Amino acid sequence: MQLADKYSPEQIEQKWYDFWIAENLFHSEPDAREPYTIVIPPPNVTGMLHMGHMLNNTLQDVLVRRARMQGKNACWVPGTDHASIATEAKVVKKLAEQGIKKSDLTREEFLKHAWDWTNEHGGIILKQLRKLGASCDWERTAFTMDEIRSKSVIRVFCDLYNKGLIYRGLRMVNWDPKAQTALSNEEVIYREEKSKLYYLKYYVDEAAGSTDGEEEGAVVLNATDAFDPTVKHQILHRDAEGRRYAVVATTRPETIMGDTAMCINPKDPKNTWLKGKSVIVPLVNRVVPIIEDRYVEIEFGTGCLKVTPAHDVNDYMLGKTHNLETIDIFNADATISEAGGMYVGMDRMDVRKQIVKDLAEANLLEKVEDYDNKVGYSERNADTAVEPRLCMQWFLRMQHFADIALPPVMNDEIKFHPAKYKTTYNNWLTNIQDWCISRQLWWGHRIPAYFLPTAEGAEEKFVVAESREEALALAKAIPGYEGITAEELRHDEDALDTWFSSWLWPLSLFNGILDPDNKEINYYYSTDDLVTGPDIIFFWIARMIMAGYEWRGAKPFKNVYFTGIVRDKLGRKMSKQLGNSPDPLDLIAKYGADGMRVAMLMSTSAGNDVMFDEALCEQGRNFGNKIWNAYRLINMWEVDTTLEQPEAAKEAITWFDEVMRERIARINHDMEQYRISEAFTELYRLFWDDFSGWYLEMVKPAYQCPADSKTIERTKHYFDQLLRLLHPFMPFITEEIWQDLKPEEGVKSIVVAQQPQVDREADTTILARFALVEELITAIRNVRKQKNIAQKEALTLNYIADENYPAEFSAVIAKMGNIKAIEAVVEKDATAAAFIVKTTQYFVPMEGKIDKEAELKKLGDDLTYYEGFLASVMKKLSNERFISSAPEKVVANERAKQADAEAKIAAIKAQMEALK
RNA sequence: GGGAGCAUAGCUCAGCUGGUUCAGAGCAUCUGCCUUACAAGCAGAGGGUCAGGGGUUCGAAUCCCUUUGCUCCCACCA
Repeated sequence: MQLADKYSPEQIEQKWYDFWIAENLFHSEPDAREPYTIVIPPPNVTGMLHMGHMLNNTLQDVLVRRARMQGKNACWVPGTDHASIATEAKVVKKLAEQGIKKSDLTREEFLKHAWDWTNEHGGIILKQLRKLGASCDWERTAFTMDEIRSKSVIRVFCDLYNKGLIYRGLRMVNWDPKAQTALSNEEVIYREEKSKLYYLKYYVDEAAGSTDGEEEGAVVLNATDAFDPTVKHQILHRDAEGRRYAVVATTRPETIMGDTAMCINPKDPKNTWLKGKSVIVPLVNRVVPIIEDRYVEIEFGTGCLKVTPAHDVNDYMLGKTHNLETIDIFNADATISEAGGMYVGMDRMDVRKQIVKDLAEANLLEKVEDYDNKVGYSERNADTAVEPRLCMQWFLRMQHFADIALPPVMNDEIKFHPAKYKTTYNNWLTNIQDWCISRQLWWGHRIPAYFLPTAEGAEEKFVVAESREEALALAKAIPGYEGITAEELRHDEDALDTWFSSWLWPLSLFNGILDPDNKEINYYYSTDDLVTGPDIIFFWIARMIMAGYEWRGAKPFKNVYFTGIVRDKLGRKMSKQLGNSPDPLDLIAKYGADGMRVAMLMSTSAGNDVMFDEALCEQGRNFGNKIWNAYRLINMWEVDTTLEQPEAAKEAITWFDEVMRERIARINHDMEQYRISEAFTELYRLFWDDFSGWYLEMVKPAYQCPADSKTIERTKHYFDQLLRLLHPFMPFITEEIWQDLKPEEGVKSIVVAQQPQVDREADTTILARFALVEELITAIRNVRKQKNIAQKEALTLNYIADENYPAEFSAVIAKMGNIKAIEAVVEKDATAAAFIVKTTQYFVPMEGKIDKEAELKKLGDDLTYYEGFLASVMKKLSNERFISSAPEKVVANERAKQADAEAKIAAIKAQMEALK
């Protein structure tokens, strides 16, 4: 075949991907082989491929392809996630653009829109993955909201409810007033913000001018006095009429309608006079008690805290401890509710502005300070501040799950790569909180709870069942509800948290929830490797481990490989706003999928971020080109079967056999340790430097000369092996060449070819001897360069024989150095360019081209270095404690270094002698 | 506030159980080559006080302490 001199990925990638699909090479069915399974971290169904996906899926594909080539039954299951909040937000936004409000639609109408959207945009991301070469078993493509996965979720919910692990409770949740949904703590992003701290006056509920509770020496501040919060004695305030008041600092004056107490620290000397009293909430005029709790920071503000149990998480805890009333003053959209009594219907932010004015007017505002505050925002609606809100929610008790999920990670039954994330995992699981699993969304799995009609104000009654029919049966069994009809059951409106389906992924993909003893789950589960980011350890990884043990009694995966975040070369996170995120498909078009994959592989080690630079793609493309051209070279060799195998080729093969043994072992070792980047780098250098740079040059026949069949055969064998090693990393180019090389009858694709095996350990003596050859060749090249001698001008090489002269490679030395004669000599040649490799002295006759002074200087420098080196070795060896405590091997090694250095020094001195 | 991690060449990073000439690789830079596989290439070269300080050890980039700088996670002082 005639090959172009540049490799063009675009022409071949689609062809081979289509071929792999047509030949069904990625499809897996249970059989007698050992399974190797990966489940994909499901991308959002309507998402687009970004650089993070490239990294993550490149790594998974490397693992899967390699396993497949190791004779395992490899199965990589793809799928997508319904991503309830993100997808619903997108649909709401799209509808809004068409002038449709979600609140105007019925649930069914909205879901129709959502499904239309999903069907239209869904799965694009999976198609994009094919461009990368991902060898997923597409026949198994799943969706978290398809039938099996949906039923699994509902079944699991009912199971947990029946086990008593699910409960319903009023909880302070992070409320997104725009999406009108509860968010988990993990979905709230805190941002530093410039805001104000408002100091409000809370008058004491008593007769004017009272001194009740004041100590001797109390500092009385008037409204105009400066206030120092660090004062260690009592402080109280009086207005012009002599009425006493306390000052409360707050960032949220609009919540005072919900105040049901004021709290002080019992140890706060400033505020002891307030103990046991009541105060009047400004403007609202409600009398609330002063409670004492050590939660209050004495140093903050005035040491007085207003307590609003309905609208602050900490206040809620205080309210529970001190049995306070809870007044919820907000509607779901964060406007003031009837219960607020004032500003009803106004938005919280508008109320803040207004109430500050009103407070000032009523002379109830002491002062306003600038304040740096952290405000929680919704991960999905970046401009929407989260409102703490009390809601009836569904919760999953987590202690049980923490107990079953912690040990297997800590004792390495499930291995984390890198292991440092075990600590993170441990921290979370040992301080676990119950999981709020309900979301006020429509797009998702609807909670299978059905409420029974109850009298106004009575406690709610509900049943949990997989279907309305079953729910009805359960309801009828409740005394007083015998005659209930299906229509009277009110299905819970809320959907489940997306992660409540994701945590089942390794189980539900093989239908292990609905049909726990089926052939597939029994075969593929536990899966082998999970590749994902450390940011979802809690959301996903921990919970999959919990689910795996809960429903199957076995780990969901054996290894977790953590990827880092893909950043730009300046170290910034890639984001749409910054516009620093290249489109991966553009990069693939420009550099080829293999080039793209190499870029990802070159720059990542487990758990570390990737500083992405387009130059890496270029490097990847260049490597593809290098492979291509190496193949072009051997492809154009003519065979002459009558030809004897040249000596140089024999020697090269002797050496390269050992190189392959050593490198393959190293690559295998790296891969076993999940050092994927290192394994690839190893391979890169093996191909580029050792194979192309040295081996091919050593066996290459002269221009337009034929080659002998033994050498060609062996070279093609190496090439085949290298392609197999490279295939998991660079699937397309390796297939293209492999198909042309056709090294193995009956194997239709390199995809299913076997990885090379190592028959024995490499002979390190041969490798060490050849290292001397490389050094010698380099030295000869340096002589040429220094003396300006062209490569094609043949030279003579003389040497003084000793045990470090690699005589067994003399043909290679002659060929690589373009040496016409190699001769052992006894006399030094003062007119020759001289150098030393290890201890062997070499001379290249130069006939007067020698600069004696320069040579002497160079030798002198070398002498100084080696004498210093010898001195440091001798220092060690003369240290008795070193001799007695260091292992024998190390001491022996120092002795060897001593001998080498002495020989080297002798050689240098001899050469200097010869020059003079 | 709690926890974890990082700091090695201009850049991105290896350096695994402390010990081989251990101070490395790739990229970038510089020099010389358009040598018939490859200029997307070849042959060479320069470049680091292993963040600072202290300790343990016969021996430290590696282990311990400490200072400095950076990153991430968790918590969320109104």
